[in-house]
Amino acid sequence: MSKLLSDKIIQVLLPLPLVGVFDYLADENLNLKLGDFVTVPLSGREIQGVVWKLSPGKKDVPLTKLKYILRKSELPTVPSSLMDFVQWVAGYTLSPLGSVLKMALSVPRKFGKEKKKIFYRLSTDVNTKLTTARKRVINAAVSDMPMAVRTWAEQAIVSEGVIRGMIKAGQLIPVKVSGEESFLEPDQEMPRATLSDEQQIAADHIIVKQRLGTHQTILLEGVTGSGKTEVYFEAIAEALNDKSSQILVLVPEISLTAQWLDRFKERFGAAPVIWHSEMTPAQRRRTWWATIRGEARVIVGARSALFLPLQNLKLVIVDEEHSQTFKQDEGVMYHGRDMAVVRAMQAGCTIILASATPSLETMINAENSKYDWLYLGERHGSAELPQMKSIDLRHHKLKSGSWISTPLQNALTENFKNGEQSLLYLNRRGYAPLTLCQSCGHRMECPHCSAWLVEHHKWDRLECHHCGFNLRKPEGCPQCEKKNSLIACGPGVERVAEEVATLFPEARLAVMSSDEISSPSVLKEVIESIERHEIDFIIGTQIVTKGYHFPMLTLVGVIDADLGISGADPRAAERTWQQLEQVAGRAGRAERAGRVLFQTYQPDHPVLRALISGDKDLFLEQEATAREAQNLPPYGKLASLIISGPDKNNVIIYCKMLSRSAPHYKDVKILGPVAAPISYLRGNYRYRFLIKANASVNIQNELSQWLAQITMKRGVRIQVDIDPYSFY
DNA sequence: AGCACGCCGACT
DNA sequence: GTCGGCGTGCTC
Repeated sequence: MSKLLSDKIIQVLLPLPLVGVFDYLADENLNLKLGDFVTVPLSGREIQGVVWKLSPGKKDVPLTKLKYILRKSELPTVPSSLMDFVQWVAGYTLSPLGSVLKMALSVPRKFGKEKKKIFYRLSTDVNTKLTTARKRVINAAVSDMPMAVRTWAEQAIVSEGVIRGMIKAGQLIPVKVSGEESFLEPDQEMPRATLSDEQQIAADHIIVKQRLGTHQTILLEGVTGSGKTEVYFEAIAEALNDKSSQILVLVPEISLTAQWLDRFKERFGAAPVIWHSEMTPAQRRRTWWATIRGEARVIVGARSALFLPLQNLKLVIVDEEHSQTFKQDEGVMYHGRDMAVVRAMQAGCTIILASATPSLETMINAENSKYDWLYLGERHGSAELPQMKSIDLRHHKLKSGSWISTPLQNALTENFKNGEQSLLYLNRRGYAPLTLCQSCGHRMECPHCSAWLVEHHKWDRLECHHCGFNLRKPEGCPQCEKKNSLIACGPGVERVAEEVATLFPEARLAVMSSDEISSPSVLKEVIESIERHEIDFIIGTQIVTKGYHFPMLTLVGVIDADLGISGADPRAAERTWQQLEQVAGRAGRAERAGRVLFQTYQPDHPVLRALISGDKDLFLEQEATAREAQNLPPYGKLASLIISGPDKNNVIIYCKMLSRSAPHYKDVKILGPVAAPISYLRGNYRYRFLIKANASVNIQNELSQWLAQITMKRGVRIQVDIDPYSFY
């Protein structure tokens, strides 16, 4: 092919971790538009990309290098709002544009053409006498939605033969459907639960705001059990009134939201469309198509759902907005909540941030009137907020090998006698966090990380929680070879469960940790058995802080309220407070009053004082003051630079190089390099810089200028994390 | 991310 | 003498 003057040079973005956008020649006849999917040659292979600009890029690529776009795909074009969003996220996180695009395309790459399928819907006149099997099929119908033969058979629990018979008899009418089976439409007119006055006022306020049709952020703060969900369901109902609207709900972990999905179904008569990274390719395809065609009305998903090709976004909800799981700290390191605000801003729609324990960032934005602030202070129905108390472990000393103090034990006994449920919270998986040789003091450590190996009785192994390395617990000490000298130090949930089992041999226990809860179905089972009151004691990690509702749960015991309160993380205190407040909120959610006991060595710590007095405002004020004084987020900006590699010397040399070329900007402080708290991880040595800047500084600009001067070095990796949330 | 090019160990 | 290990570098 000769390169004709009539051929245009355009930019195609490829879903690869390449920094730039590539120029290609385009045949005029292709009639390319922005956002078109195209197939292009790239170093001998063919690859799908997206038409990003209809003009050549800045860098003048020699004409000889340019290749032709091979073909245009039949896929619908990428909505321009998604292109804008991808561009924005790449710029903000300093990630290669192609890496961000990849998140948006993880699905359609292998789409090819939509397959035409024949589905069947119920005929309007099937009044003739029917067999029982055929009646079941009629009853399985969901309005007049067409379904595949197999789906009909599954829904009605009949054989496919029955279905085929009905097709023959004209009772089922064939419908040509392009591509995937559609989703049920949620119905906003369904009867809904009556809202309390407080809820109604909040819902009305949101709806008024929605009707303005402009972008705004609303913080919906409500104590645990106050019914935030019902309030934002009303906002969803309002948005659904626009028949082409789409609504995005972000949740921290979709696999843990079965109860939420049930409530949604009850309110809207249909399940929402779900999106998360563990779905099968077929499920993803179905959701992606339903989204780009605008058929998916309400999409509930993990943070990655932000990158779905939404056509007409009218409302965004971020549930549990304080949750740190919204921050991705690998690859493109973005914060789902913050990016959700951007997505809503670009779409010009309302976004609701909901939480019982909002993040300080959000609180301050609300205080400064950047966000609207709605507050629900009453628990729904007759439930009252639980009584909270500290148990000072300096006075109530723990016996060796025991983690439950006498006052807590007494409370558990009393509760058990009353036939009520108790929850013990310890955010630590496994049996014991440290295994130590009594004889020589050797600690069992991970060979690939600077971290202790955690003993897990369940698997009968010692495991590294950072890289997954594990081994059988050795008979003797690997260092001094003394037999039976290895002892478990400290508690994990398994060990606390063991102690409870010893104290209450006749009680029924459930351990809730990611080790036990291997799948949503297991979780559902456990939750249901708790609801049926087949469990007396729940011993759980973080998992139990999610919004479960157990009416018979009246006592929460926190085994170690001090855990995670200190450390390099500027948000440590805030996070501890949020977790403890959330776990405390599990107590007494129905008629029965709840109480919460915190075991602690520092009952005067602001976090505990805030929990017990219930004066979280004072605590957050103190936190805010401290952050402001240190110019930490949200007052100042923070970024972290992790330099890592398998050769410690190379890493250090590289760090020195970076240090030498570090710019001396006004209002920017570069701290480091220092060995990262986990200085060795998965076989890599790690050093860290922290960049602190005033709020007015464009930290991305300054960072990229700095890093542009440095040539990459083999075997050394450099990761930029804007607004870091993890500090290991 | 692929894939090719490119220099050093165990095999037909 | 070759096959092949994955280190480094490029892709419009």
